[in-house]
Amino acid sequence: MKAYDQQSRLLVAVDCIIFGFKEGKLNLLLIRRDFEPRRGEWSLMGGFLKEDESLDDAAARVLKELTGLTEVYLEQFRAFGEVNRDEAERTVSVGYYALVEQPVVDKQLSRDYAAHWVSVDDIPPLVFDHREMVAAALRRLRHRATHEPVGFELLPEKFTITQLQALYEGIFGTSIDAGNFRRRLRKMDYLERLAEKDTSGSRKGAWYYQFKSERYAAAKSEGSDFLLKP
Amino acid sequence: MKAYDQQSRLLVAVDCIIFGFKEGKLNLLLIRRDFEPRRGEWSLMGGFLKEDESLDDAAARVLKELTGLTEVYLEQFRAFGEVNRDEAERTVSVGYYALVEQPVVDKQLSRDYAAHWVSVDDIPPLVFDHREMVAAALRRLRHRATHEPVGFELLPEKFTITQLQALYEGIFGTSIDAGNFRRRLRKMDYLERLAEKDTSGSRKGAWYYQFKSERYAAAKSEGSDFLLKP
DNA sequence: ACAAAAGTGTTTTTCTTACACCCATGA
DNA sequence: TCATGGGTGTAAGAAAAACACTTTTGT
Repeated sequence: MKAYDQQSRLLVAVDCIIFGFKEGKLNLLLIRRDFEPRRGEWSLMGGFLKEDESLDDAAARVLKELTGLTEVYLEQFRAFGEVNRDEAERTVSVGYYALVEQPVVDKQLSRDYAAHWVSVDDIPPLVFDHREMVAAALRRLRHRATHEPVGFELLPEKFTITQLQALYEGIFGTSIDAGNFRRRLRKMDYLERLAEKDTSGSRKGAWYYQFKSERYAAAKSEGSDFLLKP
Repeated sequence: MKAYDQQSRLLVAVDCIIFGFKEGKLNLLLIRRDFEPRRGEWSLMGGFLKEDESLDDAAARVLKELTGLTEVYLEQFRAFGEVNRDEAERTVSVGYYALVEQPVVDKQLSRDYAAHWVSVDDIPPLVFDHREMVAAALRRLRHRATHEPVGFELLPEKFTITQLQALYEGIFGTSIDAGNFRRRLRKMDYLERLAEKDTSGSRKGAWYYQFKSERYAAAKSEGSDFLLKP
C-alpha cells in the first residue's frame, strides 16, 4: 500500500483552456510553444506546479502570466494522466478552464507570447493531448452554463438579452427561440435591468442587464435552480 | 513559462471513494492506515501513481488491492492540490469514486486491510482532506445518478423497482413517491422485466428487472436523456 | 379475510413549445 | 413609412406532482 519512500516523484502541470466570446463566436486562446519539444506548435497555456502553490494557485498564476488578468472565472475540470501524454517526460496535467471577457484580454495581451484567438469550431492541430483537453473543457462548459450562471463571465458587466442569447447559441452551436429565451430570463430576479440602453445594435435600442451574484446566492439558498438550455 | 528542467517533481496519489449500498443505506468503504503518519486513523483507500501507469490504471489497481474487484464503475471526479493537504510530503491527489455491489465486496474483502463500511450520514473523522474528498465525490455521485444510469452499478444485476427506489432514496437522503417513480421507469425501455420475482420482501413478490446497457446506448444515441431525480 | 408490499390510474397543476404579434425608431 | 431588431402574449400539449385505488398471496 501507500508508503512515502521509494515512490516516483513526477512533474505536475496545469493547463488552461481559455474561453472568450466575440461577434457571436465562442473562441479559445492558444499560444505557440516557445520551447522544446514541439517549439512553435499550437498549444494551450500551461505551466508546472511549484512546491509552494496549490493547483488553483498555479492555474491562476499561469493565466495571469499570459493575459495579465487576475479576477477571472477559473475551474478545474479534470486531471490527465496517460503515461505518454507528454513526450518529453512523464507529466500529469490538471486541466482548468477560464472564462474571460475577450475584448478586455485583447487590450492586455502581451505580444510576446504569440497568443491568438481561434474559434472553437475551427481549432488547429495542438500538441500532446491538448485537443482532448479542449473537448473535455467544452463539454464541461456547456454543462455548467446550463446549470449555473457562469456564462455571464464571458460578457461585460452590462449586457443585453440579445447578446446573452448569442452567447448561448455560440456555446452550444444551436439557435434558440428568442421569445422563450427571454421569458426564462424574466423569471430570474437576480438579473437586474438597468436604466440604460445599448443603441448600437438597433434603432429601438436594447436594455442593459446586470447579473447580481448576491441575489443569485440568495435565490439558490432558497432552493431555486438555474437552468438555461438551448 | 513552461520548461522541463529545474521543475519540482512531486508525489501524485489516487484516492478512491468506494460507495456501496445495503439495507437502504448508502455506505462508504474506509480503512485504517497501516503506516505513518497517522497510522491507525480512518482513511480513504489510496496509493501513489507509478511511472508506468495512467491515473485510471492506478485507481483500478488500488481498488483491486483492497476489494479484489476488477470490473467496477470508477470515475475520476477531481484533483486535490492544496500545499499542505498531506502533512508528510507535498502530494497531489486525484480523487476517484467507485460504485460496487456491497454484498459481493463483503465476501471478497481481505481482513488484513481493516476495511469497514460506514454509512454516508455517519462518517468518522478522516485523515488529511479526505472528508472534503468524500463530500465532493458524493455531490458528483448525486449528480451523475440523476443524469446517467450509474445507480445500477450499486445493485445486483437483477433488482426490483422497490430496491432501486430505496437506492435513490439512500443516495439523496429523501423519500420518493412510489407511483411517480415507477411511471418514470416504465418509460425506459432499456429496463427489462425478467420472468422472475423476488419473493423475499412481500407475499405478492416483486418483478426483477435488468438494465440493458446496449439498449440504453441505442436510446441515448437517438437523443433520449436519462433523468431520475428524487 | 386481512395485512402489507407491489403496482396502476386519475386529476390537477405547472412548464414547454411554437409562433403570432406589437413596439420603437433612424434612415 | 417601412425595415429591423427588440420585446410580449397566448393557445396547445407534454410532463410532473399528489394521491386514491387495486392486486396478490402467505398466514
